Amino acid sequence: MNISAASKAAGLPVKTVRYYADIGLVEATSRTEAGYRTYDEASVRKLAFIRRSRQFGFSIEECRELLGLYEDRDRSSSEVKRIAAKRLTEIEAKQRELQSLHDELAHLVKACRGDTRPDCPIIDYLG
Amino acid sequence: MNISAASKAAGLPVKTVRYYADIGLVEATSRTEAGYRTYDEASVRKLAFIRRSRQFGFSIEECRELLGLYEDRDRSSSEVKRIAAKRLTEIEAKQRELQSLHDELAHLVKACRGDTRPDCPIIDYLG
DNA sequence: CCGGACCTTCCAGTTGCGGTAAGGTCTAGC
DNA sequence: GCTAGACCTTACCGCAACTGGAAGGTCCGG
Repeated sequence: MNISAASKAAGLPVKTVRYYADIGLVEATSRTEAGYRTYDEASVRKLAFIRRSRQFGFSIEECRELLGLYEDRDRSSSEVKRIAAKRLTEIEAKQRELQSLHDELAHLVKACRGDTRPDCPIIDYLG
Repeated sequence: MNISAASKAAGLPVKTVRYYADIGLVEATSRTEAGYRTYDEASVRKLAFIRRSRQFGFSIEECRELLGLYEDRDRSSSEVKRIAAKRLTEIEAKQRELQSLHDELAHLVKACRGDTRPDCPIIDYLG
């Protein structure tokens, strides 16, 4: 499979697949004589694994760890759970942050008349 | 006021104050003969305005617009409201995204025993 | 007059790619 | 056999919004 076939199969842009190879996350299975990257099914599975991990917001380095665990038949699920739980607390922290931003901003937007006059509670709050 | 006094008064790192000057967001009020930036109260107020705007997640370019409106005695509050409402919908979109990520990930983390065995619903889901 | 705490500019690095250029390769059709 | 165009390669720039660090100038207390 050349890189464009692999990228389609994994659901990632070609550029991203090449980038992942460059940083040693998922290397090409081999190269043709002309230097073209080739990918097999196993590599495509790894790429798709990374894609799904990234959708959860795991960083590239976390994806690297997760991929290592994915490939490790002797893994402890506690390792996986630790990484996922960490991400979960990050998400929850972000949710709390967004919630308070949302409440404040929604309040201000609601209080602003939004007409041609300059009076504005949003500006008042920021200034 | 030199830059460190201004940065303390505005609640921003010196580096950031310098950066804002570089990009023409809030320039120093003047320079000493030696080339040191000096800030007056009005500039510090602008810096603090930017700091609070940034806390709401407004981009630098949005902050530039908001600062322009802050400074404009003839502004229409509708302009301010438009920018804030846009940010609000972004926040809401992000909240929905995080909510679904949270629900999925929380479910998986809960289902993972987190012991020394390799069986793991999180890995199963990603793989 | 000296040490240290300021200040200056400029350059590099961060994250995770996307865009684009310059050039090699492969393949279908004539 | 040749050519057009669709691939592929590496390499470098750019993004957002800074942060850190190097090299060098300035200012102030003792």
